[in-house]
This record gives sequence, C-alpha cells and structure tokens, in this order.
Amino acid sequence: MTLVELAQLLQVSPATISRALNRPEMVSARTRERVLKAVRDHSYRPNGIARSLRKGETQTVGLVVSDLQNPFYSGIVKAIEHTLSAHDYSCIVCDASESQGKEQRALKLLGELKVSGIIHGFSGSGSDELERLGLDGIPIVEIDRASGMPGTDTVLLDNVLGARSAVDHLLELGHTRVGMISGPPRLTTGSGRLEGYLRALRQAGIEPSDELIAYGDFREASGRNAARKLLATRSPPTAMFVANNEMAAGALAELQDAGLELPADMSLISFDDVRWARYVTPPLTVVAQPLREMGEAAARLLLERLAGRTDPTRRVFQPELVIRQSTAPPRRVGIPA
Amino acid sequence: MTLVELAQLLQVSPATISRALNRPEMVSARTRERVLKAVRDHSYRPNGIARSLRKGETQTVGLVVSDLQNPFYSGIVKAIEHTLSAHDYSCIVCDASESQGKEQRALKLLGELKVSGIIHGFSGSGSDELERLGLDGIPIVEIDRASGMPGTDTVLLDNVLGARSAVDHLLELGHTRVGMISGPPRLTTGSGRLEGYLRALRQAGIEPSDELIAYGDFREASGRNAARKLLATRSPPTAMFVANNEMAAGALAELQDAGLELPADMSLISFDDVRWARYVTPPLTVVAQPLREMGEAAARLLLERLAGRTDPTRRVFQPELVIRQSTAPPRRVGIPA
DNA sequence: TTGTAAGCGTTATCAA
DNA sequence: TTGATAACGCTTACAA
Repeated sequence: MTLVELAQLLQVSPATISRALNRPEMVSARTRERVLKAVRDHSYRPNGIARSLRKGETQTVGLVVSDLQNPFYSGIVKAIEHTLSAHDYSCIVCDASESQGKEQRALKLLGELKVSGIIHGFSGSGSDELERLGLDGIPIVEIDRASGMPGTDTVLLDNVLGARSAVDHLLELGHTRVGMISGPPRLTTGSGRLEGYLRALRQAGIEPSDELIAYGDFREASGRNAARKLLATRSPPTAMFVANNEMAAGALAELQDAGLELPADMSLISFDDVRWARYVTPPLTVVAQPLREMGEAAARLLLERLAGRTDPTRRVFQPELVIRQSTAPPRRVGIPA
Repeated sequence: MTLVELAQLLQVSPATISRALNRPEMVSARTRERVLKAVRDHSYRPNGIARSLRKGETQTVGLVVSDLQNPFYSGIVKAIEHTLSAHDYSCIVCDASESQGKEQRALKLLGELKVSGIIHGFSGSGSDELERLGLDGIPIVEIDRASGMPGTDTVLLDNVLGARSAVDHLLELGHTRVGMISGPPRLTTGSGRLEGYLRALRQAGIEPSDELIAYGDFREASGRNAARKLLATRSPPTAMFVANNEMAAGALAELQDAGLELPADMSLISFDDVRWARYVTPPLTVVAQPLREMGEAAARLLLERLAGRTDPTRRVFQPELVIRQSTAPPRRVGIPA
C-alpha cells in the first residue's frame, strides 16, 4: 500500500495524505480523521526510503566498532543506540572484527547509505586512508582515537591518567618490579596507557626496563603469551598492569596455570571494569571507564553537529580506579609484617 | 556528486555510468576505463537510497534484541552481522532494553525502513500484537522464541535437553536433593529448562518437590534471593541448577556469603558459558549454548528466505555440557570413599 | 555499444 | 484547505 494508492481509495490527492500525516494542522479536521482512519485500517506505513531520498536525510547513523562482543564496545554501543533512538535516529552497526579491510568496507558502505553521521570506534586506518573514502560532509565522531581528521568530534578516555593511577596503586603497595602487558603502541589506547605506566615509574624514581614490558594486540591469546614472557624473565615482576580486559583474561589464565596465587604471588590490575572482573577469584582491581557516559557523549556530540554546530569538540573522560582483591603488597613486604 | 553530474562531466549518458559500475561487460572497454577513472578522481559514491528506492530492495536487515550488553545477545549479534555482511547486507540494530514498548517501536521503524528481513531475538510481545504491526511480507527469523506467526523461521536451543543433561550430571554424581533456580515460566527459556529439570528427576525415580524450586527473573539479584530461599529449607539441596548466567552470579555470591565451599558443600551448575564462568573459583560447570552457530543459522535462514524459500523452517541446537570444577559428589558419598 | 525516458514513493512548491 | 506537478538519484526497458 503506497501513498498514491491510498489517495485513490480516498479520492484525495497524495499531497493531502502526506500533509495529514506530517503537518496535521494544515488539513481540515474532517479529512484528517478520514485519512488517519484509512491509514490505520489498511495499516499503511510510509516508505522511509522514498522519504529519505526526497528529504535528503536518512535519520540514520552508522556505528563502526572493532568488536561487538567486547563488553567495552557493547556497552558503548548500547548507550549510543539508546540516546540516538530517543531522538528518532536508528543505528546501522558494523563490526570491523579488528580488520582494517572490513573497517574501510564498512565506512564506504555507510557513505553510500547516506547515513546522517558516523560514530567511529575503531582505530585501524590512518586519517589519510579515511579521507580518501570520500565521506564528504558526513559528520564523524571518533571514540577512543583522535585521527586528526578535520571537522571531527572526539570522545576520549584519559588513558595516561588511568594507567598512572593503576601503576601508582601498585607502587604504593610496595611493588618495585611492575610488569606491563601493553597494546600496540600505534593505537592511542596502546601508547597512552604505556606512557602512563612509564611516567608513573619514572616519577617514583624507577627506571623502566624493557624486559618488564610485553606487547599484545588487545586480544586474549596475546595476553596469555605476554604473561608467559614476563614470568620467564630472569627476575619476574611481582605485579602486572594489563592494558585491556581481553588480554587480562589471557594473562589471568596463564597465571593460574602457572600455579601462582593472586594476590599473594602476583598482583594483577587491568583496564576495563567488565562484569567477569567482579566474579573472578580474586575479584580484579581495575581501571574503570565510564562506558555509558562515553556512549551518550558520542551520541550527543553527533546530534549537536547535526543541529548545526561546526567547531570540532573533544570530550575527555576520567577513568576510575576500582580496588578489589587482586592487588596486594608483594610477598617480601607482606610477609615480614 | 551525482550520477547525472558525472555524466555531464564525461559527456555520456547517466545510463552509461550506471552500466559501467553495475554491468561492466555491457560497456566498451574504453568508456569503462574513462568512467571508472572519473569515479575514482571525483570519489563518486552511488546513492544507496536512490538505488534502494528504484530496486525495491534495501539490502538491509533489522535486528531486535532485548539487551545488547548481555553476552548471549552480543555473541549472537556479532555472528549475524558477520554472516550477513559477507553477503552484502547491513544490519540495523535495535535494543529493546527489555521493554515491549521499545520493541514495538523498533519493529514499526524497521517496517518503514523497508528492511529486507528481520531477526527477532526478544520475547516481549505476543504474535497478535506483532501481526498488527503490519510487517506485511517482510521475512522474520525468531531467535529463542517461537511466536507461531505464519511464515516465520525459528532458531531455538533445546532447553529441555540442556536442563536434563545438567540435572542428569548431578544425579550421576550421586545427588538426590537437587534444587533449581528457574526463570519465569511464561518464557520458553524459563519453562523449557524447568521441564528438563522435572523430567530428569522423574526419570531417575525422584519426585520433584516444590520446596526445591525457586523462581527468579533471569537477573542477578533474583538469583541471590532464590539461593537464599533454597538454603533456608528444612532439608536444603546438595546441588543447584541455575537457569541462566545472571542468576548464577547472584546464587554464587550468596553461597559464598553463606560460607559454603564449592563443590564440597554444594554443587552448582548453570546455563550459558560466559567468560567469567571459567575464571571463578571453582570454575563453573555449565550448559553451553553454541552462540556463533545460532547466530549464523539465523542469518542463513534469512538469506535462504530472501533467495526464495517459502516453507517455514526451524533449527534446534543442542547445548553442550561443559564439566568444570563446581560439581562433585555430595559429601555423604564423597567422604566415605 | 550507447542514449532516451519512465518510474520507484515520497515531499514541497505553487496555484487554485 | 486542497490539488497538480516537479523533483530526489538511481536503474532498466526500449530505441537507436
């Protein structure tokens, strides 16, 4: 059932139906009733595609994230979806599966779909590659990255601060050999957290040692490998700081397999307050990111842009240290007491 | 930049450009090159909206789930997105936030967006309410529910079997007083798992006792309450079967607070192999659902429909019992040995 | 091999 | 207050 068919049925012009639906005040009460009744009776639904074409506006925004199953992203996506749908926007969600190819395909697709805006939470491609995608005038909000593309808003976490507070916590407990499992330094989440770690150590008068830093790719398996590597050093750390939750899961498994008892034999602290962190034994001390707030902020920034704001805006969120039971003083300090 | 503008630039007809892009073999090599170069140079992107309108096909499917943050759904959504995007469909994701109102709004919206199909993973509204939404000819695949709507495909888990294998496992270990923390019986996931529990007991010649069954709403707090209730009975169970992961988290906390040691004092088994189940102490024995397979199956069923299949199809998946360390023989059996 | 022209279902402009 | 009509940007008969 289309507008025209309905119009013929009611013996009015298509324009009248359209008006009765979109600007009811421009139509006489009598016809309005008649139209609305017919709409209900025939369960007529306007064709959003046709409307979008005509209006040059899709009321749709695209989300690109690297892994929907990662609680970090699913938390943010949920908040975004919630905020946008309250403003009559719908979300097209693309999972880049940690792949640059999929990311670029997704962005290209979103460009063709003429989404009203894009929220981009994946740090694969460089800004030049993105610009070449020809996303023209589509407003973009970046989460957890700042590509430097002109006219782009950004939602960030203060990664340096988060890492510092984590490492400071370990230092305060008396640890001096603190290991780190870092993400790839080419990502801001990788380099920022690494930098926070380095700064905290230096500020405490400890010179960082390359031996105590292992690199992963933010995924579980790499966390396990990195933990193994740290344990195999001549003088292993008494505490580990892990740059994200997935790698922390891997590291934890490795520590358990190695027969280490937490926190007596090893303190562990990681980024992201995912649900399982609370249920593990021992419950994990973590640096929590305010996911809901960050997702809402991203959605808000986009809505403001769509409403006309033009100056690039950046919002930086503060992480919160949540102390649980996976961190404690190191043995040689703890036992004598 | 539109097709027509590009055509003027190249001094060819719009049709030629369209053909060069969509049916390159219908165009001379020379013009094809010329067109493709111009497309690149001006980074022209076809307008997907216009194409959809013209073709009457959006290459888009809608997903409606009750909670994106729940690992069960995010796992399924990821698999669906992955499968569909490989077939050039994109996903519009709607989170119903456990609310019937949002669910119906979402479905209505998807109808207007003229999605090619819908995958529906939320058990809020009845089939009559859904039919009234006038989703007309849009194919629907339902996950974890079977509303009975005509022309609908279904992906299910064999909940009865899953519950039976869980309870059978406990019975084989020698338990005779097995408690259950059930979900709401009005949901198929609630009633199915309860039925499996009852059947397993009866088959073993044990008459189920109302005292040993506590009901929750699939959320954490209710699991804790239910566990407390079971512990307070005159003759408490020696093992508990919990119908989902959230309630299991609550139950586990309650058992720990009660000072019970697992599995010596109490065996615990739950549905859903979420990540934390592996890291808790002791690691939880669970009934695992094949999320990826289920998501893929849902996507496949939809693709088949879109390719022309008409007979309603239902795919039932078998859960898998994953035995870890939270289940063991009851004390009176275990100690004498 | 290429061009012409109709039309997908709306909304918006202009007249009546 | 209503109606006729022209877009929106693309694809596809049909014609040349």
